[in-house]
Amino acid sequence: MSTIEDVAKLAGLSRTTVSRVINNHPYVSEEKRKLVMEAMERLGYVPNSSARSLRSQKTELIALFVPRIMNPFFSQLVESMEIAAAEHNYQLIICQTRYSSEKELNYMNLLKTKQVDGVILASIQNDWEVLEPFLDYGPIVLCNEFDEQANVPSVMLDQVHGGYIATKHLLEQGHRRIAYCRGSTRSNVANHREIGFRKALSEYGIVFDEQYAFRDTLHSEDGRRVFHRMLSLSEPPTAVFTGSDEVAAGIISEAKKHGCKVPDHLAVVGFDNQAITQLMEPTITTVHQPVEKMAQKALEVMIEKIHSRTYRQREIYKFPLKLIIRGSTVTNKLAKL
Amino acid sequence: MSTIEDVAKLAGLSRTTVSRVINNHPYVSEEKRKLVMEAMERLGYVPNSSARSLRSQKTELIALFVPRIMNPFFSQLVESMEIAAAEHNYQLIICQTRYSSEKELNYMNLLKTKQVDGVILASIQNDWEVLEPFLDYGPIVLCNEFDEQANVPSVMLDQVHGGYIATKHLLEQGHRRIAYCRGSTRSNVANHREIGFRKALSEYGIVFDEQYAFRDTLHSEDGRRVFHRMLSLSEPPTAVFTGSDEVAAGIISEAKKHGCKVPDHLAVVGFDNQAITQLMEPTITTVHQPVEKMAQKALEVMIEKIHSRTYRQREIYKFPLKLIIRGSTVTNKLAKL
DNA sequence: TCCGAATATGAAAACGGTTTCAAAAACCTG
DNA sequence: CAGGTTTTTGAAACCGTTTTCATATTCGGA
Repeated sequence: MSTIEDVAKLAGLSRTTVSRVINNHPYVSEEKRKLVMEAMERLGYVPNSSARSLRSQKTELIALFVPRIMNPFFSQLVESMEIAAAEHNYQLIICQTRYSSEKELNYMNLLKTKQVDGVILASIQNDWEVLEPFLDYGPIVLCNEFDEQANVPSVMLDQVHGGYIATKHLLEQGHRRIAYCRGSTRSNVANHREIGFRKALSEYGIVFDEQYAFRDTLHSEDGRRVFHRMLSLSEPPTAVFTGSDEVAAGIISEAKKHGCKVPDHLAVVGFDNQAITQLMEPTITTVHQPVEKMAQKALEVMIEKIHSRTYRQREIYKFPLKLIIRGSTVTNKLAKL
Repeated sequence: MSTIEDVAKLAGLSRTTVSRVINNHPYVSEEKRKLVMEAMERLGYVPNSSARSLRSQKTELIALFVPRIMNPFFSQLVESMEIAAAEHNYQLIICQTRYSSEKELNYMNLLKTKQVDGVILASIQNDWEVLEPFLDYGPIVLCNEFDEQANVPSVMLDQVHGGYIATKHLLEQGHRRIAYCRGSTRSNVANHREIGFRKALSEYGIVFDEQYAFRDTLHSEDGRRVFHRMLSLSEPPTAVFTGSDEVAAGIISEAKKHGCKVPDHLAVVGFDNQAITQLMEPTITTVHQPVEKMAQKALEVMIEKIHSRTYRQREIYKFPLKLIIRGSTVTNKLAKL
């Protein structure tokens, strides 16, 4: 394992000059540059990144916090973020909080120990006042998830609008008893969708009915459970808005199993526009989220913060959501394609 | 940002003693240990990990190579691996090769630059002779994917058996014209499954028919395409074995759309036992892979290699696969549950 | 009581780079 | 050609730990 010293010796130059060549600094004569390049080549030299990080105080590593990767929405986010990071010569460290505030807090130490240059939170499990002090050690950027108190950049989607257009679509189809499945209780994303949901209802003069609200629905199994609980109501809903395509798929699957026709007996709207929406029969009406754009933006903002070294600044970058109408809400054959 | 020096000064001791306390070394009196702990507490001291890595020559980071995260099989692998890593106080760096040999080679430099302690390959895009030289810089462990030439530990699944039991099941259901969809052309996992597929066929005296073979099928869209190509054959197959549940789902979705009944007109076997197998109608017969166990084992082996510092040793750890029979191959109502 | 072993502590070297600072050489400009 | 600027180079400091080595103290057994 050769060091910069070995290269310097072989080239008959100083460490400094070798370092200059490595880092493309100006003021190195073409002649010496060549000597250095040759020596590096001959020795198969590669700079040690720990040594680099120690001196230059940067690791080129960014930590990405997600609740769990298996959730297709977060898979997509991680995938997009990794690609964006690679393009900027950063590596991504994955941190699964598994919805646990302790795990999140524990991973936060990556920032304290300077193991990463910054943290991107796509999920928040602690109150902001708990997270805020970590800003002493490096930048935090929120991506998708957000917090009203947070004095940091947030790259997010217009979830209020998302909840609104999905619900309005159901209302326009004539539905009046609409159930609502939301995700994690403490998620602000889910909160905003609920605001949009309520807004649409109120425009139609409908009051939010608590018996139609289901919380902490995350997987297809939750969807199946919700279907049965809906069925057991004295006045079952004729439509349901869900916080994820998986939950929607679970509901549809269970509905079909019990002879309940979708969308005729029960219309279903998903969220995320995952692959499954095109595979289910009927295909699932859903809300498309520009995950890739959001990930790219979050990464850009993060890099900017790393360089500018100003971490405590609230900034909002918001992207729009789009309703995609498919078979689970309309019988129109054309829409099914 | 306080350093170990600050702690030492505040405690009235040397850096050495503080370091001993941090690393739980013996030969520190209880009295001094307390002094150090107090000083660390007071200053909110956390050791700098770059400095640590530089001196101790270990980063506690492991790179995991996958083609892409969105593929549910790899999502699951990453998720399990991250959990296993966290339990051993390691962090995971995600590297998506996107089926590109250059990207893979590029990421391999993480080992050279000592940015990671080891590399786990769940996907291989280069010939082994290209990868082998990197063993000079650290351990490589193969996980799921493998290479006949590789002189390193491989944690894998019995893919030959997987292909065999899935195909045998179709044969037992009376099918004789069985199509075969495999994944990436250069994948040995796919190769082994094909061996198992052929073995089952030959036991029934059937010769492998190239017109029934479809290569590089990865997504549900590929499945849809395959369905149409199968349909256009003079003697369409009555069953199809696929290398992934997504492809199976794509075939089933397209079949249903065109009035082709599954399993009556076409039986379909998937692979991976992903969530979608329970959501499709019919549910999908598939092969369950013990991904979590495999990930845990791979990580354990990796850590063992990091410590033992012997990297060039071929070792095979093989886990069994299990066929799960569902509605896409049998009409029996019971099996559908 | 004496001596070797175990315990306890610190000074200094080492890890492998980058950055600062100083100085030498080359280049202008009037 | 004097004097200033730009280009080129290297010595040494520095980043913040861990490790090595030396030394001092305490302990246990003969």
